[in-house]
Amino acid sequence: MRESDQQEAAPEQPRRRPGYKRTDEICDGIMGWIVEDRLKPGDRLPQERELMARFKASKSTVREALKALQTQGLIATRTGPGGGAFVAALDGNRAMELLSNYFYFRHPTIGDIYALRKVLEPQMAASLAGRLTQENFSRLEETIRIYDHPAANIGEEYRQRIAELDFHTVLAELCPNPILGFMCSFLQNLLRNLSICRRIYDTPNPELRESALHYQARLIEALREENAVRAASIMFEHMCTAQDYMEACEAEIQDGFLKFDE
Amino acid sequence: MRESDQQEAAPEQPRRRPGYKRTDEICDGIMGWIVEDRLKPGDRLPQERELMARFKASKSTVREALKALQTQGLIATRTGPGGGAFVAALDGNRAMELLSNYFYFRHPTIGDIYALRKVLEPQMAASLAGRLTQENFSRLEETIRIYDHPAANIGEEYRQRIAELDFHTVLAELCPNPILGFMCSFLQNLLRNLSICRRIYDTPNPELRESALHYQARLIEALREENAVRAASIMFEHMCTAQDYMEACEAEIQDGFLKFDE
DNA sequence: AGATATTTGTTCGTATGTATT
DNA sequence: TAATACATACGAACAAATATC
Repeated sequence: MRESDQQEAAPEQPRRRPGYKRTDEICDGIMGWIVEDRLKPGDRLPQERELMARFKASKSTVREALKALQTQGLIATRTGPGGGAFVAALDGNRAMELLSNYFYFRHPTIGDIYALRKVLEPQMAASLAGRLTQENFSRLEETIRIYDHPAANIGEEYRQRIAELDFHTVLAELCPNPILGFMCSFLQNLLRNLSICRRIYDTPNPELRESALHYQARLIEALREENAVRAASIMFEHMCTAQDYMEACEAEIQDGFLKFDE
Repeated sequence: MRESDQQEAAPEQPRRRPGYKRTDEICDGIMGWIVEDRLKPGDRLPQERELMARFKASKSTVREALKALQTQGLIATRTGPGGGAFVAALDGNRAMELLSNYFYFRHPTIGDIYALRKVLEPQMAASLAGRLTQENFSRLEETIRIYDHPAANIGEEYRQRIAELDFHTVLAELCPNPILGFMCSFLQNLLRNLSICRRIYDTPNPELRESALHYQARLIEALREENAVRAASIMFEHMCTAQDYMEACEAEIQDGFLKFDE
């Protein structure tokens, strides 16, 4: 009774394997359409009613499958007439959210992050030489202006640290190598969200700000000169000193915690 | 930050906004529990029945929310007595699948991939010096044995190319820096799955095999000597020559396609 | 080993919210 | 404004998986 009555004389039959998981079958089926038919973002997918018919599944099951695809950023849905499910391109921010979950239980250290930033950010900076428009430079300088002065309070202090990271994110978004750009942005995001980093950013650290400001101003200069080698070496130094500061703060904070730990 | 000021007082009032999106509310709620209560992999979550009651939502809605969390690898579910939803740790393979979607419409080139491999793989190799057990070495040599001889046919040819990548994946899994290990594995995965690469791997290329074999044997030697610097430099050379071969093949294949393109 | 209880997975029918025309 | 087409939400019942006795 496993291989039940699926001989409806219908042409296409998903075969209804006993180890069922209808939802996953529907997911795989729709993903198959996307790759085989070379569907592109914005292309329509069949509506729920038709999916129910094609997969011989109930509304709830079809909806669970669509929800899974939506969660992965592969489709987007709209209500109303002309609505339905459409192919979508997973955007960078969503991709980083999904990837962040992988590191949620793996606790990368500041050393882990900077080991990568030290090699990736210089290469990213170098790849930008000769590719920035006047508008891009304006945006960078606008970002720098947020932390070109000492912070008046802790709140501003924190916002300045985030803005320093934003500076790098602006660069990463302009990187012609999409993988390199993504990885740089992702590391920046880790720094923004890691709890140890948040604690560091919450404590005043005037040297960190001045150091960043100095390197980033020089970096803009090198990029204006379209000097890739110099941009890379400035960025490398910047990452090295930033790592030193961060790890010093980390040690200090963890020392403090030892006293209060039970 | 969500405004999830759930007044956990006596009257449970999820606020029930008319603008539906109940599913997302439930997702956010459960994710909130995971982070606020510091839940760890394996910890139980309430069962469907109780979730329905807590969120005052129907079974289908709760299930869609659970499906979304499951898709992200944050929970796993089991049927039967004692079953239910459990917190899970997103595993590496699933994380790579999710991230792959980001690059599905962004078409990284072989140059993009190797620009990163050239800096990441050497660092990864260096981090392994003095950390490998006899068992690890055995596994590496076992992998190499798959391609230590010329392939008899196209099928074996392809499997050899995949095994060459597997060699690097074995190393990446042992990398003490989880981010570095993940990124190396991910780049290897991209090479495995990119259609241009599959075409390259499907064509005979004896030089590529011999070159890889040579470098990897020397790499094992350096790792046995626990010589990090030498391991890194061998890996760097390996990546450079591999890139040259791959890009030469890429150009050849694309030349061939130009003739058949309309 | 087999029956049973428990829990997720699936189905169907219906009602409601939302955007287009 | 009303009609329409679509996703979203609800609830009861059924099917399948699995731990326990």
